[in-house]
Amino acid sequence: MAPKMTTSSYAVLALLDLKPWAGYELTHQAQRSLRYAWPKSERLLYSEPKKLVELGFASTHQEDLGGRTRNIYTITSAGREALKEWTSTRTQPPRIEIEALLRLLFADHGSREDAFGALDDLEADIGEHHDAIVELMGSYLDGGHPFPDRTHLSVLFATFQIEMFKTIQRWIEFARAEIEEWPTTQDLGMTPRTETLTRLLAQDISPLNPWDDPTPPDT
Amino acid sequence: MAPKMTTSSYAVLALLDLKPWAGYELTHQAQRSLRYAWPKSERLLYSEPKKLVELGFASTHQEDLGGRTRNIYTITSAGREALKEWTSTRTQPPRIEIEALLRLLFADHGSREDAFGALDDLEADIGEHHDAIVELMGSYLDGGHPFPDRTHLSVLFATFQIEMFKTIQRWIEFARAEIEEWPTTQDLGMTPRTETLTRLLAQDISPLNPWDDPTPPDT
DNA sequence: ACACCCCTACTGCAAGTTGCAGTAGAGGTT
DNA sequence: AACCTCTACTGCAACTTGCAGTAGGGGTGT
Repeated sequence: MAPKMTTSSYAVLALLDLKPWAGYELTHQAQRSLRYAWPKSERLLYSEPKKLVELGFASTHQEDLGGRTRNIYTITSAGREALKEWTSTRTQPPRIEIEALLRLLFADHGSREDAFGALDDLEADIGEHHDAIVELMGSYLDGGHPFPDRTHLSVLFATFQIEMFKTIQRWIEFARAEIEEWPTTQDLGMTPRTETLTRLLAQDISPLNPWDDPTPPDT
Repeated sequence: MAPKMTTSSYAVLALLDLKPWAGYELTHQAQRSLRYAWPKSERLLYSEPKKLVELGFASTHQEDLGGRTRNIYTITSAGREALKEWTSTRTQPPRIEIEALLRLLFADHGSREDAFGALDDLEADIGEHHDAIVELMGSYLDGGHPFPDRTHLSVLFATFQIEMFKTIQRWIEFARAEIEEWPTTQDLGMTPRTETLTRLLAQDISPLNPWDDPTPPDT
């Protein structure tokens, strides 16, 4: 049976529309550029272009590169057609996996140190990405964008990343301060402080920025 | 061979530590409570408790419930032991999949309408979750928490969700305003506006809240 | 009384995805 | 010539998902 186009297939196809790529470069470029929106394994990314060839959305030809024969993948007009159709379909809902939050939700099974540990892990992971994006923006200013015409898109995307990372970082500090006040992780329940927070959240007010306008209720 | 404990297995084990559950209730409670930190399919969640039994981390017994014989799963002391060990291990890095962002990154393959469509999709998906959390907090105030002793944890977790949703919502509005100014989606490159944004991001300053302190550089 | 339908509570299976081990050539080192 | 490391992949088992299918309980219609 003919293989199925997944979102990952379209992501690879979109990269192929920028220029022809060799398998290795395509795979690694995909990991670098899509990591924060569509993280996929090296293994999968290697097999996507083959599927595209099978479907007639890409063609392949041999070329000598780095002293070795490599397959170069090029998008076909059918591929460009398929891409165009894809852009107007409904997107899948976002999917966010954060194990550190899972740990926190079950922090009463462990010590306060375990809870702080989960926050530290999250901070380290986010921090790495945060630094990488800031550095990347520095390189764009020095003319380092691999596809200069697409800088406006990369930068809009990077804005999202930075906002997210800053929000998570602020929340980590907030969470640390909250846990600091807990005598233990267990059986605290609805303390006065928790009630205050719950009341704010129920009114859609950020406990971190209570002066912010809530999203306006329908008046 | 003995099955392997995954993060999902521990998540289910942690739920079993709260009380014994029937398969159906366990599965659906897991989907409800973990959706935003560790989203897993119903199918997987159904098979996890069986694995736990096989590993000796849970026991099962028949009981009559709802006019039908159901398996009730209970955590064992070995299960509690395993949970305790899990809490002190390193968490996996976060993984964030947002197809709408992928579309935006390749918005030059489609029209401005397609780009706005992706933003609308994201707004709708996020909005649903946002409203659900706000409503949930309202129910907590009315004493509606299924495990009242754990309210402090749920509320800390909900704070994270609300912060994230508000940040994403703010960014969506920002992105809409930016794209509004684009004559087309393609080949804009490093416009003066994009350069301004890049410069802010390279200094780790939020373009949405430029008056915010950046994370302090090491002085 | 019996058929029919919907809801609850699952199970089986094919297909998508990941991690990891393994392979194989190019180039440098001892 | 042997050895090692780096690049550039491939094969495979195990994990995960979506979807179709099954099966019992309860209510409604005739």
